[in-house]
Amino acid sequence: MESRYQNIVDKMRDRHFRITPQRLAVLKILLTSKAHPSAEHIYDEVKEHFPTMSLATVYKTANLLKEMGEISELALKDGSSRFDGNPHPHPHVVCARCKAISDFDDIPLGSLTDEIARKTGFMITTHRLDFFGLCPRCQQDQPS
Amino acid sequence: MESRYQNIVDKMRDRHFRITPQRLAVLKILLTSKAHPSAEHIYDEVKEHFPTMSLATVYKTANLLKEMGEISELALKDGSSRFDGNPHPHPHVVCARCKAISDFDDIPLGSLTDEIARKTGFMITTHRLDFFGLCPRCQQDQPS
DNA sequence: CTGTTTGCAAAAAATTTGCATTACC
DNA sequence: GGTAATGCAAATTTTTTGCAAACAG
Repeated sequence: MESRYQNIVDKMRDRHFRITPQRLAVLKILLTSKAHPSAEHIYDEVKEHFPTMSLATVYKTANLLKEMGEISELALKDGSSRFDGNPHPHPHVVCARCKAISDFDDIPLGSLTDEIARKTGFMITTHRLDFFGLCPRCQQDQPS
Repeated sequence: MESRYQNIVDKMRDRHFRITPQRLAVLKILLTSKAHPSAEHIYDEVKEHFPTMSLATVYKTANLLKEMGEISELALKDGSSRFDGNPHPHPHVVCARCKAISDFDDIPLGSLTDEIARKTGFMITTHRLDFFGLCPRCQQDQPS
């Protein structure tokens, strides 16, 4: 059984994208992290072991992986985005205070999607289901 | 039976926010439009009948109404936002090509919300359910 | 009148782009 | 060696902020 990491690297090679250490480092973080990291977070983490890394390369790599359908992006209201190594739609829980984002088990919305496609004429390709609130820690903490 | 418009204006007065023609114009568009307008769109529309209007005032008014809980905001992946005169969570259909956004009847997610709160410890206050795809018109049009 | 709101321009914040240098294949 | 990717800095885009002038209460 091949790892998803290897599988994506193979797809990159197939499409004649070059396999650079920067791309591999970004990919590895995206596949490993459960924190739904921001571009800045990925940048900081890669830079630790790869001092020449630039933020632009993080964005370029993330956009490449997004275009390949291997990761997804989650836009927040403050104008920033978070990345998710799982490209398949699944619900999130987002803390309004500390911005922590957790996964939640997939909830099948297939019949709902069909109904919406039928009623609106849209060709639905994906969806987003996110719950917002306060995480357990932020419920205890004093308001900042 | 009082209109929502009047009700919100009354609430603004109660909180000693000043009732300015700019605020009323922005509010009227938000309550009337079904298009989930951007700040820029609201600005253009108000400016037609109110040439001194500024984009900053649109944002200030929208943020005020959001803080009052009378409207909601929908962040898109391109970093921009769209506003919705309906503050209650309800699903949207978003066209990936022309960015049209349509409402869809509310889908009760109460028991799902409870389950997520129980399993994650989050105190859930709201949610977002959006479907992405191509609207009927963009399915016919040639790719741009 | 008093103090809030407006509207301009500048600032901020996030992301993208241009381009010379680097390095993968 | 040829070409695509990196990394810097500048540009872009969206939204916010500071502040003097305007105006609602």
